Amino acid sequence: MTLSAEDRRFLSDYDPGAFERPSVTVDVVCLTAVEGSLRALLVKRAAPPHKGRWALPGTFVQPTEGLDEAAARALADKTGLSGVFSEQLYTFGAPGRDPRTRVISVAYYALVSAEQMLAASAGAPAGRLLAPLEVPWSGAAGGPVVALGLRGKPLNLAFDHALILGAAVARLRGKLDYSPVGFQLLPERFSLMDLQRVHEMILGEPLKKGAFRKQMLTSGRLEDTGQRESDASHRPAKLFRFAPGA
Amino acid sequence: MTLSAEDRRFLSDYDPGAFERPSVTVDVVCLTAVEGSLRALLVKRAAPPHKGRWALPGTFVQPTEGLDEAAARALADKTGLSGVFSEQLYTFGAPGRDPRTRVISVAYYALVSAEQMLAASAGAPAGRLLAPLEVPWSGAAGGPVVALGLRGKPLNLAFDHALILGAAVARLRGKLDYSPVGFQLLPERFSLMDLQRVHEMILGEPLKKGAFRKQMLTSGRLEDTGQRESDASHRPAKLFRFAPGA
DNA sequence: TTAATAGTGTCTCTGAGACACTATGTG
DNA sequence: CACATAGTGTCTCAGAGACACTATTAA
Repeated sequence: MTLSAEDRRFLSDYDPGAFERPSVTVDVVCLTAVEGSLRALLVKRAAPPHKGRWALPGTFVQPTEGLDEAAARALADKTGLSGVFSEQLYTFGAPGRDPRTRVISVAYYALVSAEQMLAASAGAPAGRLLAPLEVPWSGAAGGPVVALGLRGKPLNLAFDHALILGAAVARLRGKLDYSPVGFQLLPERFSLMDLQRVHEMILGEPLKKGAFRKQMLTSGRLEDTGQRESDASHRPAKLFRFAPGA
Repeated sequence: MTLSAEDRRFLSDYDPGAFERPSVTVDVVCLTAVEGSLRALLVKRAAPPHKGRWALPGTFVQPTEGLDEAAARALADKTGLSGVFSEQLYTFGAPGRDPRTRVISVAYYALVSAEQMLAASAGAPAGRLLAPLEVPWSGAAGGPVVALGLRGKPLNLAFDHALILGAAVARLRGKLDYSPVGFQLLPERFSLMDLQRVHEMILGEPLKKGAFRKQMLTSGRLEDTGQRESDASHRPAKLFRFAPGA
């Protein structure tokens, strides 16, 4: 972007502190599919406000980094994971959503396979939780989502984070059938049943086997690896791979 | 959201100026459909940076207002319009997108009928333009969009605003067939041909009449008003209304 | 009558869904 | 063999699309 001589003169006098400015954070909804349920990574707040409550991992945006970059950093700080699928979700900026001061949060969501997630949690310090989600609405209606604690008890999340979780689930449901988001929650090789279970977790409803297989196989997004399951006590399933060409 | 005693103690000592904070603006893509083309409202920048260039109407977010509210205010300031359909689009925050300082912009798009737009432009001061858009990609691929000036010359927009326009067009195309966005660009009563022309402008490609009519009439989103066109030199078309029930 | 656009009817073809069937591994 | 899950074949039905036809106004 070229600047005029006038622009340069103006900039040399510009005082960025002249207007009151909000704080800007990114918050990341890191989703994974484990043990039959869709789960989100939460961290226990170690400092006020809402100290001790569960919240989405997040961070303040640094002056020299982009938003995507800040989201990746927030995720890496909590999990060590990088190169993960991640996308901007929505920006939450209601005055009063943070009791400290005006905080505008650019929310992201990230999709991680169970393997990656478990590896990252290996020597996990306390204060992190993979909370199963309970979605009290169907379709892409939207609204807050309930995260469950260790004994299945609903958690009272910090800030408006239940709403951000809801936006992530709604987005995921919306993108499921025209975009390859489902594969992001699976390891490189997977069976069609694995894929179906992931879709069912996301949508929160059972799907018909025949129809699902036909859809997936004709979508052109699957590539047969030639391999099969090895540890089954029944007919082993073919293993597929996501075909990036489509 | 309840606060603990510890939170209250913490907040009384909190210094919001301790971290460097970006500026936050909203920019609004105000779209309308006039004379066969999809157009966006642009304003001529009266001050540096990029003084004299065309840009999207925008404003800094005030400490006490929500983001939606700020977007509505930015639009009202430039057009006098209120109560217009408007939705958050995407947040643009690349460092360096504004030469002044770090500026994060929450982009919105708004849809306005030609009538509303022309009424608002009635005693329009100079420095505003309804620029036709030229979309150099098909489908929802995305990328920058070219806005055309008075003699059809491509404009060199300020900041990353060509990219924001592109995001708005991509979103609109994506939502067109599962959401009532098309109606927002039309007056209260309209013919099916009017609606088809709007869809064609948005998609940038011609549609088949038969299929389009069937789709719309079976969608349940149209209500027959019982009225017909009055000023046509041929068979007058039925006038429909958007049925909010669906 | 013609011109011009509104609006309809019909045909075909594809794709979704239901559902029952066959295949192939383990114990 | 039984059992469990993988994977296929077939039928029906609804909807998309192509396209030609009829309808209704003004001039």
